[in-house]
Amino acid sequence: MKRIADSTVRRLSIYLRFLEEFGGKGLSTVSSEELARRGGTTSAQVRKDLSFFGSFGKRGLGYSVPELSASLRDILGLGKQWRVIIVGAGKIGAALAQYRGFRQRGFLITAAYDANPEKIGRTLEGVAIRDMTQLESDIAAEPAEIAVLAVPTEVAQEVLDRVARAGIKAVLNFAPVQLHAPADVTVKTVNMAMELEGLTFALTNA
Amino acid sequence: MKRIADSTVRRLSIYLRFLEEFGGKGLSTVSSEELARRGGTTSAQVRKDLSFFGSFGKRGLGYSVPELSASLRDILGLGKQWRVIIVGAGKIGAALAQYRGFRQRGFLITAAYDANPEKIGRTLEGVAIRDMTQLESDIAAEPAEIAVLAVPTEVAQEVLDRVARAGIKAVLNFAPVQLHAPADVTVKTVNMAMELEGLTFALTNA
DNA sequence: GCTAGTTTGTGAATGAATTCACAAGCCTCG
DNA sequence: CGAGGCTTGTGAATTCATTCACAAACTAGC
Repeated sequence: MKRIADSTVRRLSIYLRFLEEFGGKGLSTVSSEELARRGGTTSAQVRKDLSFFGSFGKRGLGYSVPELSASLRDILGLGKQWRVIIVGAGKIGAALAQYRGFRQRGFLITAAYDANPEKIGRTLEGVAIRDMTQLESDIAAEPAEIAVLAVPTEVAQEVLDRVARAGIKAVLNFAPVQLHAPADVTVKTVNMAMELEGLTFALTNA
Repeated sequence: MKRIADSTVRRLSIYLRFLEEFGGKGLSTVSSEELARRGGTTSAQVRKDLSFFGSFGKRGLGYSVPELSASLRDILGLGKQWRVIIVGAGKIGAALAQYRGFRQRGFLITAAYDANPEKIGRTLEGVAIRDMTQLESDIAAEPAEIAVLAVPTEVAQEVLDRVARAGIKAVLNFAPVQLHAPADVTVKTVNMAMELEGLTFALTNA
């Protein structure tokens, strides 16, 4: 399969969100122009993005909202339930655990981990907080596909190495640091500090 | 000034983080090769990125860690203190308020807002939570440069419009929705849902 | 069933970002 | 002080992403 750009996948995600909104309003078709306007891009971009995966529209008419929604969910891999573990039960871990979007999109949080003995045994939104030392044996016993890292920057790389060795192939990292992983492990980093600095750069060079 | 790509600014942010780490370890010079390795890019990319802003290295030797740190801080606009308001005192707002990186980098949280009467008057990491209705008058009385939006998706656009009208030119948005702002207002969105879908896409199309 | 009016899908053209490759400059050592 | 060994800074080449532009395909109205 031809390599798909990250930017394309991110836009698909945006389109899907709008399609779901449109579907909720009972609209049955939508044009690339409409999707582009709401998503802050161009209609040609929308059509090009979709064209990588097939032909979903009807010329002269546009796209069927339910059909395109279903196709995008499929392309993005949202058709199945994904099991997620949260590593780090601090404020960020807690905010994530209660985030509704997780469940809505089919993500199931199966476990949370922390190194602090005071937190172990307590629960995070109904999920028991377990001891970090159990990480490997737990994953072996009850696999998960995705690990969310909400740990201090200093230990993020080490924790990534551990979850990768345990067989997890997808990691969402919240530590503001560039992590290095084997080629078969996908890491996405949500780096607030970087975004903030993008803002101060813009403010400074306005 | 020539337009600088977002990707370049994000990398500068990464380089700065490493320089600070290196500085802490007492290292005095660093090569583009070393920065590239740690930042997951190439040495040519590092040099090109820096070249947009000037000439910071010494041929044959590399870059002075303290000098390049200072230059990058300057370029990124981290030389001054920025005042930040947090709109939305839910879990995400709370996680942000306690985030150490804010203060470390010179960001000062001056106020927090919420629409829920139960939260108003309480404090978030030492910052009083105020009523959303005061937003405009507060900003007029005590300006801030940056607004962080940690509000429900449904009201994010409306809140953005309000802070933009109040004169704020930089917004960090945590609602998983594409926002539309006037050209002179910079909006950066941290969209966890999108990153997660990037992961499931990778898992599905591996 | 024909015409007018839309909107898609996609090669080709353009534009942007990254990588290459090498001259120029600096340091060290003998 | 000159030679050897590095590393930067940067045009040129390449790769990647976006935009253009238009034929093909569909609907609706008559």
